[in-house]
Amino acid sequence: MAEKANKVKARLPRGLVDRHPEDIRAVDEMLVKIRRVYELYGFEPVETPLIEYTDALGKFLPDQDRPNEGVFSFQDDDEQWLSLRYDLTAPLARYVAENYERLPKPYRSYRNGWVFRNEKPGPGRFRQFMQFDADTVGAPHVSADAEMCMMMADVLEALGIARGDYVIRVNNRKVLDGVLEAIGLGGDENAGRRLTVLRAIDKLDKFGPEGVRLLLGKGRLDESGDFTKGAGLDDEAIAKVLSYIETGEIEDNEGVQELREIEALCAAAGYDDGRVKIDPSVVRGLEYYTGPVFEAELLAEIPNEDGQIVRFGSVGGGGRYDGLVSRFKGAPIPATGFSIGVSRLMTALKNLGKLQTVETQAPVVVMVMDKDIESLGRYQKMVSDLRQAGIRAEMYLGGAGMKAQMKYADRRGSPCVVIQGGDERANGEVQIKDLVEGMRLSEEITDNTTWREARPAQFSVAEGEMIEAVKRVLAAQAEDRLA
RNA sequence: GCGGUUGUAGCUCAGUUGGUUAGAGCGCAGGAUUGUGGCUCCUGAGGUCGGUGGUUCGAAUCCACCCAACCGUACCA
Repeated sequence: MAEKANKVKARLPRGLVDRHPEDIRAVDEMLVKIRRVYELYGFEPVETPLIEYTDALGKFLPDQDRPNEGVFSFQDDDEQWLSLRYDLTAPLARYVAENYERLPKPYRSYRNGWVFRNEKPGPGRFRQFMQFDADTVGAPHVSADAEMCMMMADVLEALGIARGDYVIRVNNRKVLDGVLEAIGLGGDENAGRRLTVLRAIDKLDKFGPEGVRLLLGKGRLDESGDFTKGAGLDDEAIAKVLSYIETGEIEDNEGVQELREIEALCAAAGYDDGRVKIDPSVVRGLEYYTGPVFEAELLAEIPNEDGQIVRFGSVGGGGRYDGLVSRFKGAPIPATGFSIGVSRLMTALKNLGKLQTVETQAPVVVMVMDKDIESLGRYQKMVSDLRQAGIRAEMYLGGAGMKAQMKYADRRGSPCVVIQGGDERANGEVQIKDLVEGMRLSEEITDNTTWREARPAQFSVAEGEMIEAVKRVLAAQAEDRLA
């Protein structure tokens, strides 16, 4: 035993969570459903490791040989920098580039896994979370992008989100670039201000048009008194940007043309019923997107843990990244894909009450009445027989007496327990106690002696009939649950 | 990163102008009941008062710094 003073404090690092049985089972169910949709669309699974060379992720600080903050990094024994992946797209680009000759083109793949971000955590934002991505590499035409949007809609519906409770919003970076050029922010020298403007546009659903106006101009003071510096545009430029994000109107260019094609393709497949919608305020990702970008947003009113209705926002998104694979290869390789935030989506489904909580039958507990090795062997045999019959079962493995064993079974949520002490053994019988029924009967009994002696919901069967008897109890309980 | 609020038992919280040994409810463990989960009663375990340093005869209480959580904001590949 550790001395009190030397005791190690048990603590979970911030921004990380332990996952409990219900969550694990629920997420597994979600993954199955998402996978089914991707498979249906013809995508193939692939898996890459959690660790990549930092330069493959493209995350070095400018003018430094140290990786960017925001990524968890460490040095190998040959001094090379390694990092935990922060998304699933950069590793895919590395994989495709490395195996380019072997893969069919276009290469269509999906994968899910943990990604890591070394940032300040917040509500619903963790330093480790799960994404589930699908990508098409080697498809230059927007039909690949349109397919992504439609597939994203199908995934949300497969997860039980009703049509109308979500929307896939689509925009095009080329359109935004056109707007920026129109207000004189073209060229490399304006890269910084372009970002500020894009960020401001991205805030439309959060702060509304007035908030965006402030951010495009001098800046905005938030509720805590903190000031956010704006883009410093003049009134004319601000008016142009606001007019664009409110009406979506802009002079024709390549981006507008592409959006029209996506719209037509989605309409042809019937997805123009509100599932997929063009939205000029979608910005998404600032670095590598080169064309269409899309975002899956939940529209349903979702209560949080405190019962307040909150705007949940984006649960997934993606877009075209024509430059990402090319980074590894000389030739340009067009690609598009999207990513679902599984952890976030699970929280939303949970709060919506739409999370399929898989009813897992708790194990039948075989009690240990006698602790000699021969008796233990008999209990072990009973457990084994139950398992052979496909019934979840376990022998009590703790050191406590019968009372505690009953409590244990109760707390586990066991449907019933199997009891065989000396008397039952002598008669070749076992006692089976239905814990659910017993609990119900207990409400009518206030006197403890009666409660103990009446042995409610408990019956005796011959050893050979144990399995059948347990099955009958389980069946009766299942029927009750449905009623 | 910036601004604000909050840190006392596993949980929810009391704790007097700074004053003996820091409390309650719930939960947990044991017993009443050597073989029966509930109810009731009894008993018990569990605390670096978020941390460190300072002021003081004396600090959970006052001061400084740090850490963490929450809210807003920034950033978010």
